[in-house]
Amino acid sequence: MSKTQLDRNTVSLPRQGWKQDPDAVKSDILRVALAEFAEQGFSGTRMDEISAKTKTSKRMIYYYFGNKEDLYRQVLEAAYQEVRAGEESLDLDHMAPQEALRKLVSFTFDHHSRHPDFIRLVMIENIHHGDHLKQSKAIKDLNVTAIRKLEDIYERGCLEGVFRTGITPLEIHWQISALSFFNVSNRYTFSMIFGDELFSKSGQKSLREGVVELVARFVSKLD
Amino acid sequence: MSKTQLDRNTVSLPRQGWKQDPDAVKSDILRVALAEFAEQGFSGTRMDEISAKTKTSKRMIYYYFGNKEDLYRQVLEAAYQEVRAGEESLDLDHMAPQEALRKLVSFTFDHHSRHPDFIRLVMIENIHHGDHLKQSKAIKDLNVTAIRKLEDIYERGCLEGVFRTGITPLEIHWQISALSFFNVSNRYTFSMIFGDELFSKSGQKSLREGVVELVARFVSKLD
DNA sequence: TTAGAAATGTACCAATCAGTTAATTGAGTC
DNA sequence: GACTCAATTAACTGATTGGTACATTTCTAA
Repeated sequence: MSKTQLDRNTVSLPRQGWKQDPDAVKSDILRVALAEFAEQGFSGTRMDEISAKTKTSKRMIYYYFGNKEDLYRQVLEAAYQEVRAGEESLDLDHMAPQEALRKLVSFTFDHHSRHPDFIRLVMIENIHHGDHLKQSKAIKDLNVTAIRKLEDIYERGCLEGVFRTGITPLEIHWQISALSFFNVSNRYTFSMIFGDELFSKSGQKSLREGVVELVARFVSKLD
Repeated sequence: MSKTQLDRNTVSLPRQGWKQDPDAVKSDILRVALAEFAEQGFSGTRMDEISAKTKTSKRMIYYYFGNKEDLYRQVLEAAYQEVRAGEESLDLDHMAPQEALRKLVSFTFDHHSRHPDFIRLVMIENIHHGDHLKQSKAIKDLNVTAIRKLEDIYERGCLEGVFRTGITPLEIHWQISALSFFNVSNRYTFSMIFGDELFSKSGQKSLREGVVELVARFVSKLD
Protein backbone atom coordinates (compact mmCIF):
# COMPACT_ATOMS: atom_id res chain seq x y z
CA MET A 1 0.00 0.00 0.00
CA SER A 2 1.41 3.38 -0.95
CA LYS A 3 2.21 6.02 1.59
CA THR A 4 -0.46 8.44 0.44
CA GLN A 5 -3.13 5.79 0.68
CA LEU A 6 -1.97 4.90 4.15
CA ASP A 7 -2.01 8.50 5.29
CA ARG A 8 -5.43 9.06 3.89
CA ASN A 9 -6.70 6.05 5.78
CA THR A 10 -5.13 6.75 9.13
CA VAL A 11 -6.18 10.36 9.33
CA SER A 12 -9.48 9.78 7.48
CA LEU A 13 -9.04 12.53 4.96
CA PRO A 14 -11.97 12.82 2.62
CA ARG A 15 -11.23 11.65 -0.91
CA GLN A 16 -10.66 14.80 -2.84
CA GLY A 17 -8.99 16.68 -5.60
CA TRP A 18 -9.36 14.34 -8.55
CA LYS A 19 -10.53 15.32 -12.01
CA GLN A 20 -12.28 13.11 -14.50
CA ASP A 21 -9.94 12.43 -17.37
CA PRO A 22 -10.80 9.14 -19.04
CA ASP A 23 -8.42 9.49 -21.98
CA ALA A 24 -5.44 10.26 -19.81
CA VAL A 25 -6.31 7.38 -17.50
CA LYS A 26 -6.68 4.96 -20.39
CA SER A 27 -3.43 5.90 -22.09
CA ASP A 28 -1.63 5.85 -18.76
CA ILE A 29 -2.81 2.29 -18.19
CA LEU A 30 -1.86 1.23 -21.71
CA ARG A 31 1.59 2.70 -21.37
CA VAL A 32 2.30 0.93 -18.09
CA ALA A 33 0.70 -2.31 -19.25
CA LEU A 34 2.83 -2.36 -22.41
CA ALA A 35 5.99 -2.04 -20.35
CA GLU A 36 4.88 -4.74 -17.92
CA PHE A 37 3.69 -7.29 -20.46
CA ALA A 38 6.79 -6.77 -22.59
CA GLU A 39 8.99 -7.21 -19.56
CA GLN A 40 7.22 -10.03 -17.72
CA GLY A 41 5.22 -11.88 -20.33
CA PHE A 42 1.51 -12.53 -20.03
CA SER A 43 1.48 -14.91 -17.07
CA GLY A 44 4.34 -13.12 -15.38
CA THR A 45 2.54 -9.79 -15.39
CA ARG A 46 0.65 -8.86 -12.23
CA MET A 47 -2.40 -6.68 -12.47
CA ASP A 48 -1.54 -5.25 -9.06
CA GLU A 49 1.88 -4.28 -10.35
CA ILE A 50 0.37 -2.50 -13.33
CA SER A 51 -2.06 -0.64 -11.13
CA ALA A 52 0.70 0.31 -8.70
CA LYS A 53 2.72 1.90 -11.50
CA THR A 54 -0.31 3.75 -12.77
CA LYS A 55 -1.62 7.04 -11.50
CA THR A 56 -5.00 5.36 -11.09
CA SER A 57 -6.36 2.29 -9.31
CA LYS A 58 -6.79 -1.35 -10.27
CA ARG A 59 -10.51 -0.95 -10.50
CA MET A 60 -10.06 1.41 -13.43
CA ILE A 61 -8.11 -1.14 -15.42
CA TYR A 62 -11.04 -3.49 -15.23
CA TYR A 63 -13.45 -0.65 -15.80
CA TYR A 64 -11.84 0.31 -19.09
CA PHE A 65 -10.20 -2.88 -20.31
CA GLY A 66 -12.33 -5.73 -19.02
CA ASN A 67 -9.82 -8.30 -17.87
CA LYS A 68 -6.17 -9.23 -18.11
CA GLU A 69 -6.46 -10.95 -21.45
CA ASP A 70 -8.40 -8.12 -23.04
CA LEU A 71 -5.88 -5.65 -21.73
CA TYR A 72 -3.04 -7.67 -23.19
CA ARG A 73 -4.78 -7.86 -26.54
CA GLN A 74 -5.32 -4.12 -26.64
CA VAL A 75 -1.71 -3.51 -25.67
CA LEU A 76 -0.65 -5.78 -28.51
CA GLU A 77 -2.86 -3.98 -31.00
CA ALA A 78 -1.63 -0.57 -29.94
CA ALA A 79 2.00 -1.69 -30.18
CA TYR A 80 1.51 -3.12 -33.67
CA GLN A 81 -0.19 0.02 -34.85
CA GLU A 82 2.46 2.32 -33.46
CA VAL A 83 5.35 0.38 -34.94
CA ARG A 84 3.70 -0.02 -38.31
CA ALA A 85 3.00 3.68 -38.43
CA GLY A 86 6.70 4.32 -37.91
CA GLU A 87 7.45 2.47 -41.14
CA GLU A 88 5.37 4.80 -43.28
CA SER A 89 7.83 7.67 -43.32
CA LEU A 90 10.42 5.98 -45.51
CA ASP A 91 10.43 7.41 -49.04
CA LEU A 92 12.20 5.17 -51.55
CA ASP A 93 10.39 5.93 -54.80
CA HIS A 94 12.98 8.31 -56.16
CA MET A 95 15.91 5.96 -55.59
CA ALA A 96 17.44 3.34 -57.84
CA PRO A 97 16.27 -0.19 -56.95
CA GLN A 98 19.59 -1.33 -55.50
CA GLU A 99 19.90 1.75 -53.34
CA ALA A 100 16.25 1.61 -52.31
CA LEU A 101 16.62 -2.00 -51.23
CA ARG A 102 19.75 -1.27 -49.22
CA LYS A 103 17.98 1.63 -47.58
CA LEU A 104 14.93 -0.46 -46.75
CA VAL A 105 16.99 -3.22 -45.16
CA SER A 106 19.08 -0.78 -43.21
CA PHE A 107 16.00 1.04 -42.00
CA THR A 108 14.21 -2.16 -40.99
CA PHE A 109 17.23 -3.32 -39.03
CA ASP A 110 17.36 -0.06 -37.10
CA HIS A 111 13.60 0.15 -36.73
CA HIS A 112 13.50 -3.20 -34.97
CA SER A 113 16.43 -2.16 -32.84
CA ARG A 114 14.57 0.94 -31.74
CA HIS A 115 11.49 -1.01 -30.60
CA PRO A 116 12.62 -3.77 -28.26
CA ASP A 117 9.34 -3.75 -26.34
CA PHE A 118 7.43 -4.47 -29.50
CA ILE A 119 9.84 -7.29 -30.38
CA ARG A 120 9.35 -8.77 -26.94
CA LEU A 121 5.57 -8.61 -27.27
CA VAL A 122 5.79 -10.45 -30.58
CA MET A 123 8.03 -13.09 -28.99
CA ILE A 124 5.53 -13.51 -26.21
CA GLU A 125 2.68 -13.71 -28.65
CA ASN A 126 4.47 -16.48 -30.53
CA ILE A 127 4.95 -18.39 -27.31
CA HIS A 128 1.17 -18.22 -27.03
CA HIS A 129 0.79 -19.56 -30.58
CA GLY A 130 -0.53 -16.21 -31.72
CA ASP A 131 -3.81 -16.88 -29.92
CA HIS A 132 -4.46 -13.27 -29.03
CA LEU A 133 -3.52 -11.97 -32.44
CA LYS A 134 -6.07 -14.39 -33.87
CA GLN A 135 -8.81 -12.75 -31.87
CA SER A 136 -7.80 -9.26 -32.86
CA LYS A 137 -9.81 -7.78 -35.66
CA ALA A 138 -7.75 -4.61 -35.78
CA ILE A 139 -4.54 -6.37 -36.70
CA LYS A 140 -5.95 -8.50 -39.49
CA ASP A 141 -6.28 -5.58 -41.85
CA LEU A 142 -3.14 -3.78 -40.77
CA ASN A 143 -1.42 -2.12 -43.64
CA VAL A 144 1.91 -3.80 -43.79
CA THR A 145 3.88 -1.06 -45.38
CA ALA A 146 7.26 -2.76 -45.50
CA ILE A 147 6.24 -5.48 -47.89
CA ARG A 148 4.45 -3.17 -50.28
CA LYS A 149 7.51 -0.99 -50.55
CA LEU A 150 9.55 -4.11 -51.13
CA GLU A 151 7.25 -5.35 -53.87
CA ASP A 152 7.63 -2.07 -55.67
CA ILE A 153 11.41 -2.04 -55.38
CA TYR A 154 11.74 -5.62 -56.55
CA GLU A 155 9.50 -5.09 -59.55
CA ARG A 156 11.46 -2.01 -60.59
CA GLY A 157 14.73 -3.89 -60.15
CA CYS A 158 13.57 -6.74 -62.32
CA LEU A 159 12.33 -4.41 -65.04
CA GLU A 160 15.62 -2.56 -65.06
CA GLY A 161 17.45 -5.86 -65.25
CA VAL A 162 19.48 -5.34 -62.07
CA PHE A 163 17.64 -7.96 -60.00
CA ARG A 164 17.29 -11.59 -60.91
CA THR A 165 13.74 -12.80 -61.37
CA GLY A 166 12.02 -15.74 -59.70
CA ILE A 167 12.20 -14.52 -56.13
CA THR A 168 9.03 -13.63 -54.26
CA PRO A 169 9.05 -10.34 -52.38
CA LEU A 170 7.51 -12.22 -49.46
CA GLU A 171 10.61 -14.38 -49.18
CA ILE A 172 12.88 -11.33 -49.19
CA HIS A 173 10.71 -9.72 -46.58
CA TRP A 174 10.90 -12.85 -44.47
CA GLN A 175 14.69 -12.80 -44.65
CA ILE A 176 14.96 -9.14 -43.74
CA SER A 177 12.55 -9.62 -40.85
CA ALA A 178 14.36 -12.69 -39.58
CA LEU A 179 17.72 -10.96 -39.44
CA SER A 180 16.39 -7.74 -37.94
CA PHE A 181 14.18 -9.50 -35.44
CA PHE A 182 16.71 -12.03 -34.22
CA ASN A 183 19.19 -9.24 -33.61
CA VAL A 184 16.95 -7.95 -30.86
CA SER A 185 15.11 -11.06 -29.73
CA ASN A 186 18.08 -13.33 -29.11
CA ARG A 187 20.56 -10.80 -27.90
CA TYR A 188 20.82 -12.20 -24.39
CA THR A 189 21.38 -15.87 -25.11
CA PHE A 190 23.56 -15.21 -28.13
CA SER A 191 25.88 -12.82 -26.36
CA MET A 192 26.03 -15.10 -23.36
CA ILE A 193 27.41 -17.93 -25.46
CA PHE A 194 29.39 -16.10 -28.12
CA GLY A 195 30.31 -12.89 -26.35
CA ASP A 196 28.79 -9.45 -26.78
CA GLU A 197 31.10 -8.03 -29.43
CA LEU A 198 28.32 -8.13 -32.04
CA PHE A 199 26.15 -5.96 -29.84
CA SER A 200 28.50 -3.10 -29.20
CA LYS A 201 27.95 0.06 -31.19
CA SER A 202 30.53 -0.87 -33.82
CA GLY A 203 29.42 -4.51 -33.76
CA GLN A 204 25.87 -3.49 -34.56
CA LYS A 205 27.04 -1.26 -37.36
CA SER A 206 28.96 -4.01 -39.08
CA LEU A 207 26.16 -6.46 -38.42
CA ARG A 208 23.74 -4.12 -40.15
CA GLU A 209 26.07 -3.64 -43.08
CA GLY A 210 26.44 -7.39 -43.31
CA VAL A 211 22.69 -7.84 -43.43
CA VAL A 212 22.37 -5.18 -46.12
CA GLU A 213 25.11 -6.84 -48.15
CA LEU A 214 23.51 -10.24 -47.64
CA VAL A 215 20.17 -9.20 -49.08
CA ALA A 216 21.68 -7.06 -51.83
CA ARG A 217 23.75 -9.98 -53.10
CA PHE A 218 20.80 -12.33 -52.87
CA VAL A 219 18.69 -10.40 -55.37
CA SER A 220 21.56 -9.20 -57.52
CA LYS A 221 21.56 -10.40 -61.10
CA LEU A 222 25.31 -10.41 -61.57
CA ASP A 223 26.55 -13.87 -60.67
CA MET B 1 -6.57 -35.95 -8.84
CA SER B 2 -6.11 -39.09 -10.88
CA LYS B 3 -8.53 -41.96 -10.76
CA THR B 4 -6.16 -44.41 -9.12
CA GLN B 5 -5.39 -41.95 -6.35
CA LEU B 6 -9.07 -41.40 -5.82
CA ASP B 7 -9.79 -45.10 -5.65
CA ARG B 8 -6.95 -45.67 -3.28
CA ASN B 9 -8.30 -42.98 -1.02
CA THR B 10 -11.92 -44.02 -1.01
CA VAL B 11 -11.29 -47.68 -0.36
CA SER B 12 -8.22 -47.02 1.78
CA LEU B 13 -5.95 -49.46 0.03
CA PRO B 14 -2.54 -49.66 1.57
CA ARG B 15 0.16 -48.09 -0.53
CA GLN B 16 1.97 -50.92 -2.15
CA GLY B 17 3.84 -52.35 -5.06
CA TRP B 18 6.16 -49.50 -5.96
CA LYS B 19 9.83 -49.82 -6.78
CA GLN B 20 12.48 -47.24 -6.12
CA ASP B 21 13.83 -45.95 -9.39
CA PRO B 22 15.39 -42.52 -8.93
CA ASP B 23 16.81 -42.22 -12.44
CA ALA B 24 13.54 -43.05 -14.12
CA VAL B 25 11.69 -40.66 -11.85
CA LYS B 26 14.15 -37.85 -12.53
CA SER B 27 14.12 -38.26 -16.29
CA ASP B 28 10.34 -38.57 -16.27
CA ILE B 29 10.09 -35.26 -14.44
CA LEU B 30 12.58 -33.59 -16.76
CA ARG B 31 10.73 -34.79 -19.83
CA VAL B 32 7.38 -33.49 -18.63
CA ALA B 33 8.87 -30.26 -17.31
CA LEU B 34 10.56 -29.55 -20.63
CA ALA B 35 7.27 -29.89 -22.46
CA GLU B 36 5.44 -27.72 -19.95
CA PHE B 37 8.00 -24.92 -19.73
CA ALA B 38 8.39 -24.84 -23.51
CA GLU B 39 4.65 -24.68 -23.93
CA GLN B 40 3.64 -22.34 -21.11
CA GLY B 41 6.72 -20.30 -20.31
CA PHE B 42 8.19 -20.04 -16.84
CA SER B 43 5.41 -18.14 -15.07
CA GLY B 44 2.72 -19.92 -17.04
CA THR B 45 3.91 -23.35 -15.99
CA ARG B 46 2.17 -24.91 -13.00
CA MET B 47 4.07 -27.28 -10.77
CA ASP B 48 0.83 -29.15 -10.13
CA GLU B 49 0.38 -29.61 -13.85
CA ILE B 50 3.86 -31.05 -14.21
CA SER B 51 3.30 -33.40 -11.34
CA ALA B 52 -0.05 -34.49 -12.72
CA LYS B 53 1.54 -35.46 -16.03
CA THR B 54 4.29 -37.32 -14.28
CA LYS B 55 4.12 -40.89 -13.03
CA THR B 56 5.25 -39.59 -9.66
CA SER B 57 4.11 -36.95 -7.19
CA LYS B 58 4.80 -33.26 -6.70
CA ARG B 59 6.83 -34.07 -3.64
CA MET B 60 9.41 -35.82 -5.79
CA ILE B 61 9.92 -32.81 -8.02
CA TYR B 62 10.96 -30.77 -5.02
CA TYR B 63 12.91 -33.69 -3.61
CA TYR B 64 15.08 -33.96 -6.70
CA PHE B 65 15.03 -30.49 -8.21
CA GLY B 66 14.67 -28.08 -5.31
CA ASN B 67 12.22 -25.51 -6.58
CA LYS B 68 10.56 -24.23 -9.72
CA GLU B 69 13.45 -22.05 -10.78
CA ASP B 70 16.05 -24.75 -10.27
CA LEU B 71 13.91 -27.18 -12.21
CA TYR B 72 13.60 -24.72 -15.07
CA ARG B 73 17.34 -24.17 -15.12
CA GLN B 74 18.05 -27.88 -15.26
CA VAL B 75 15.50 -28.32 -18.04
CA LEU B 76 17.24 -25.57 -19.95
CA GLU B 77 20.64 -27.15 -19.48
CA ALA B 78 19.43 -30.56 -20.55
CA ALA B 79 17.78 -29.11 -23.65
CA TYR B 80 20.91 -27.23 -24.66
CA GLN B 81 23.05 -30.29 -24.22
CA GLU B 82 20.75 -32.53 -26.19
CA VAL B 83 20.45 -30.15 -29.11
CA ARG B 84 24.16 -29.39 -29.21
CA ALA B 85 24.91 -33.10 -29.22
CA GLY B 86 22.71 -33.48 -32.26
CA GLU B 87 25.00 -31.14 -34.16
CA GLU B 88 28.06 -33.29 -33.72
CA SER B 89 27.14 -35.90 -36.28
CA LEU B 90 27.63 -33.70 -39.32
CA ASP B 91 30.81 -34.59 -41.21
CA LEU B 92 31.94 -31.87 -43.60
CA ASP B 93 35.70 -32.30 -43.66
CA HIS B 94 35.85 -34.20 -46.92
CA MET B 95 33.72 -31.71 -48.86
CA ALA B 96 34.72 -28.66 -50.86
CA PRO B 97 34.19 -25.43 -48.87
CA GLN B 98 31.23 -24.23 -50.93
CA GLU B 99 29.47 -27.55 -50.63
CA ALA B 100 30.33 -27.88 -46.96
CA LEU B 101 28.90 -24.45 -46.25
CA ARG B 102 25.69 -25.20 -48.11
CA LYS B 103 25.38 -28.45 -46.23
CA LEU B 104 25.97 -26.77 -42.88
CA VAL B 105 23.35 -24.09 -43.52
CA SER B 106 20.84 -26.61 -44.77
CA PHE B 107 21.45 -28.86 -41.79
CA THR B 108 21.16 -26.01 -39.29
CA PHE B 109 17.89 -24.91 -40.83
CA ASP B 110 16.44 -28.39 -40.49
CA HIS B 111 17.96 -28.97 -37.10
CA HIS B 112 16.18 -25.94 -35.69
CA SER B 113 13.00 -27.03 -37.38
CA ARG B 114 13.22 -30.41 -35.69
CA HIS B 115 13.57 -28.92 -32.19
CA PRO B 116 10.74 -26.44 -31.68
CA ASP B 117 10.67 -27.03 -27.93
CA PHE B 118 14.28 -26.01 -27.65
CA ILE B 119 13.62 -22.91 -29.73
CA ARG B 120 10.74 -22.00 -27.46
CA LEU B 121 12.88 -22.43 -24.36
CA VAL B 122 15.48 -20.11 -25.83
CA MET B 123 12.77 -17.56 -26.65
CA ILE B 124 11.53 -17.77 -23.07
CA GLU B 125 15.02 -17.47 -21.72
CA ASN B 126 15.54 -14.30 -23.77
CA ILE B 127 12.34 -12.87 -22.38
CA HIS B 128 13.95 -13.38 -18.98
CA HIS B 129 17.11 -11.57 -20.14
CA GLY B 130 19.04 -14.82 -20.00
CA ASP B 131 19.00 -14.71 -16.21
CA HIS B 132 18.85 -18.46 -15.76
CA LEU B 133 21.49 -19.14 -18.37
CA LYS B 134 23.75 -16.76 -16.48
CA GLN B 135 23.49 -18.91 -13.39
CA SER B 136 24.17 -22.11 -15.25
CA LYS B 137 27.73 -23.31 -15.06
CA ALA B 138 27.11 -26.25 -17.37
CA ILE B 139 26.19 -24.10 -20.33
CA LYS B 140 29.12 -21.72 -20.11
CA ASP B 141 31.58 -24.30 -21.34
CA LEU B 142 29.28 -25.95 -23.84
CA ASN B 143 31.09 -27.00 -26.92
CA VAL B 144 29.45 -25.03 -29.65
CA THR B 145 30.11 -27.34 -32.51
CA ALA B 146 28.43 -25.36 -35.24
CA ILE B 147 30.75 -22.41 -35.12
CA ARG B 148 33.91 -24.48 -35.01
CA LYS B 149 32.85 -26.34 -38.12
CA LEU B 150 32.07 -23.00 -39.71
CA GLU B 151 35.46 -21.57 -38.82
CA ASP B 152 37.11 -24.50 -40.49
CA ILE B 153 35.06 -24.24 -43.65
CA TYR B 154 35.57 -20.53 -43.95
CA GLU B 155 39.31 -20.80 -43.51
CA ARG B 156 39.54 -23.49 -46.15
CA GLY B 157 37.39 -21.44 -48.51
CA CYS B 158 39.61 -18.40 -48.12
CA LEU B 159 42.78 -20.42 -48.65
CA GLU B 160 41.35 -21.95 -51.78
CA GLY B 161 40.34 -18.52 -53.00
CA VAL B 162 36.64 -19.31 -53.34
CA PHE B 163 35.49 -17.19 -50.38
CA ARG B 164 36.16 -13.52 -49.99
CA THR B 165 38.17 -12.56 -46.92
CA GLY B 166 37.32 -10.06 -44.20
CA ILE B 167 34.22 -11.76 -42.84
CA THR B 168 34.19 -13.19 -39.34
CA PRO B 169 32.84 -16.71 -38.94
CA LEU B 170 30.89 -15.42 -35.96
CA GLU B 171 28.96 -13.07 -38.22
CA ILE B 172 28.14 -15.87 -40.64
CA HIS B 173 27.05 -18.05 -37.75
CA TRP B 174 24.86 -15.25 -36.47
CA GLN B 175 23.18 -14.94 -39.86
CA ILE B 176 22.57 -18.67 -40.20
CA SER B 177 21.19 -18.81 -36.67
CA ALA B 178 18.94 -15.83 -37.20
CA LEU B 179 17.33 -17.25 -40.30
CA SER B 180 16.97 -20.77 -38.92
CA PHE B 181 15.70 -19.59 -35.55
CA PHE B 182 13.19 -17.06 -36.81
CA ASN B 183 11.71 -19.68 -39.10
CA VAL B 184 10.51 -21.56 -36.02
CA SER B 185 10.15 -18.82 -33.44
CA ASN B 186 7.97 -16.41 -35.40
CA ARG B 187 5.93 -18.87 -37.38
CA TYR B 188 2.65 -17.98 -35.72
CA THR B 189 2.66 -14.22 -36.01
CA PHE B 190 4.29 -14.23 -39.43
CA SER B 191 1.83 -16.65 -40.97
CA MET B 192 -1.05 -14.82 -39.33
CA ILE B 193 -0.14 -11.61 -41.10
CA PHE B 194 1.37 -12.85 -44.36
CA GLY B 195 -0.33 -16.20 -44.83
CA ASP B 196 1.07 -19.65 -44.21
CA GLU B 197 2.40 -20.45 -47.68
CA LEU B 198 5.99 -20.20 -46.46
CA PHE B 199 5.33 -22.85 -43.85
CA SER B 200 3.88 -25.56 -46.02
CA LYS B 201 6.15 -28.42 -46.96
CA SER B 202 7.11 -26.88 -50.27
CA GLY B 203 7.27 -23.42 -48.77
CA GLN B 204 9.79 -24.61 -46.20
CA LYS B 205 11.83 -26.31 -48.87
CA SER B 206 12.18 -23.18 -50.94
CA LEU B 207 12.76 -21.11 -47.84
CA ARG B 208 15.62 -23.38 -46.88
CA GLU B 209 17.09 -23.20 -50.36
CA GLY B 210 16.77 -19.44 -50.23
CA VAL B 211 18.67 -19.30 -46.97
CA VAL B 212 21.38 -21.55 -48.36
CA GLU B 213 21.68 -19.38 -51.44
CA LEU B 214 21.71 -16.25 -49.31
CA VAL B 215 24.67 -17.35 -47.24
CA ALA B 216 26.52 -18.91 -50.16
CA ARG B 217 26.36 -15.67 -52.13
CA PHE B 218 27.39 -13.67 -49.10
CA VAL B 219 30.75 -15.38 -48.74
CA SER B 220 31.34 -16.00 -52.42
CA LYS B 221 34.36 -14.30 -53.94
CA LEU B 222 32.87 -13.88 -57.41
CA ASP B 223 31.16 -10.54 -57.50
C1' DT C 1 17.73 -59.32 10.79
C1' DT C 2 17.71 -54.99 11.57
C1' DA C 3 18.94 -50.10 11.75
C1' DG C 4 19.38 -46.24 9.21
C1' DA C 5 19.21 -43.90 4.93
C1' DA C 6 17.00 -43.00 0.63
C1' DA C 7 12.77 -42.62 -1.85
C1' DT C 8 7.90 -41.86 -2.09
C1' DG C 9 2.93 -40.51 -1.12
C1' DT C 10 -0.76 -37.66 1.21
C1' DA C 11 -2.54 -33.85 3.07
C1' DC C 12 -2.01 -29.42 3.98
C1' DC C 13 -0.74 -24.19 4.26
C1' DA C 14 0.42 -19.42 3.67
C1' DA C 15 0.88 -16.25 0.16
C1' DT C 16 -0.49 -14.51 -4.08
C1' DC C 17 -3.57 -12.97 -7.59
C1' DA C 18 -7.36 -11.96 -10.89
C1' DG C 19 -11.42 -10.06 -10.39
C1' DT C 20 -15.58 -7.77 -7.52
C1' DT C 21 -18.60 -5.21 -4.33
C1' DA C 22 -20.10 -1.18 -2.67
C1' DA C 23 -19.81 3.35 -1.84
C1' DT C 24 -18.34 8.13 -3.32
C1' DT C 25 -17.38 12.01 -6.29
C1' DG C 26 -17.44 14.74 -10.66
C1' DA C 27 -19.90 16.84 -14.28
C1' DG C 28 -23.20 17.72 -17.45
C1' DT C 29 -28.76 18.48 -18.07
C1' DC C 30 -33.33 20.08 -17.40
C1' DG D 1 -30.36 22.81 -7.62
C1' DA D 2 -31.98 18.29 -8.03
C1' DC D 3 -31.21 14.38 -11.05
C1' DT D 4 -28.48 11.19 -13.57
C1' DC D 5 -24.81 8.80 -15.23
C1' DA D 6 -19.88 8.33 -15.86
C1' DA D 7 -15.59 8.11 -13.36
C1' DT D 8 -13.13 6.87 -9.36
C1' DT D 9 -11.68 4.93 -4.80
C1' DA D 10 -11.09 1.62 -1.03
C1' DA D 11 -11.70 -2.77 0.71
C1' DC D 12 -12.71 -7.43 0.01
C1' DT D 13 -12.87 -12.51 -1.80
C1' DG D 14 -12.63 -17.03 -3.72
C1' DA D 15 -9.51 -19.64 -6.10
C1' DT D 16 -4.94 -20.74 -7.31
C1' DT D 17 -0.22 -21.96 -6.51
C1' DG D 18 4.54 -22.80 -4.95
C1' DG D 19 6.16 -25.13 -1.40
C1' DT D 20 6.18 -28.20 3.04
C1' DA D 21 5.24 -31.40 7.20
C1' DC D 22 4.86 -35.77 8.20
C1' DA D 23 4.10 -40.46 7.64
C1' DT D 24 5.34 -44.58 5.13
C1' DT D 25 7.80 -47.78 2.26
C1' DT D 26 11.93 -49.64 0.00
C1' DC D 27 16.73 -50.42 -0.11
C1' DT D 28 21.36 -51.49 1.68
C1' DA D 29 25.00 -52.70 4.59
C1' DA D 30 26.67 -54.87 8.68
